[in-house]
Amino acid sequence: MRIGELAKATGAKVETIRYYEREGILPAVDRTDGNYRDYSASDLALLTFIRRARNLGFSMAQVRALIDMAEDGDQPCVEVDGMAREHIVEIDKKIADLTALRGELSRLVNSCDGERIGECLIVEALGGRGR
Amino acid sequence: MRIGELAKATGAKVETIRYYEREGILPAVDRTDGNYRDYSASDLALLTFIRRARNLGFSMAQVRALIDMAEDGDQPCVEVDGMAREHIVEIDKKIADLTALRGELSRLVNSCDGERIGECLIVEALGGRGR
DNA sequence: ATGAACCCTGTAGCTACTAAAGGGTCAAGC
DNA sequence: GCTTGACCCTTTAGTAGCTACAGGGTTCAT
Repeated sequence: MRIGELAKATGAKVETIRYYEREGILPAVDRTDGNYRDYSASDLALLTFIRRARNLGFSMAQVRALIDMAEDGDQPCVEVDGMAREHIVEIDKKIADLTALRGELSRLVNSCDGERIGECLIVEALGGRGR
Repeated sequence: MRIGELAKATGAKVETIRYYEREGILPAVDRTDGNYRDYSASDLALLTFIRRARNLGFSMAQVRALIDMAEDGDQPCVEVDGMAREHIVEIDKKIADLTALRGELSRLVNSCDGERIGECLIVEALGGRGR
């Protein structure tokens, strides 16, 4: 299949697929006579794997590691499990950070009475003169 | 004050301050005889404002807009309030996305029984063959 | 044979910094 | 007066993960 079909099938953009090839996360596949990339079903499976992992928030480096682990089907999957668990910890941290942020912002917005900027508590709080 | 003092006072790195100047978000201040940047109290206030807004997750473009608004103290602060509210909506969306992500990952991790990768449900789910 | 839709390479751009190379300035101490 | 070390300067390139051109070539239907 050509790169456009692969893109449609996986939801990745054509440019992204070429980028993945440059980065070595996807193999450099064979070309047709017209120099078009010619992808197989296993390439489709690999790219699907990559996109799902990326959509789950794994970094490229983590995806590389996951692929390496998955290549060897005889290894215990404890490491994969561990990576996923670590990733959950990271996500929890991000959620906590954002929640704290939301609280601060919400407090700011509630403190604002819609008057002139000169007295706006949001602006004051940002500038560090109030509060 | 010199750039290093300003950096210490605001928590920004020296390189970041120079970057802000290049970007035009901080003014290009006067120099000493030795060509050192010489910052005033109002520069300190502005950079404090910028850092706080950035720490609250506002983008550079949003910070620029906030500064423009704050410059004119006679304007009603409804717009500032609106930006903050919009920002809260964005944050809520991010939190929701991350929470959904966490749920999926957690489901995956719980489905894994620690056996060989060949049968690992995490790897299968990523590859799209299972589930 | 021509046009649209696809593909190719190579390069530059995006966010918001950060780091490093290769220098100049300033104050303290000898 | 000279050295040492901390600070400052500019310019350039790097980070993550793409995305968007520019300037071509290929394929296929009409």
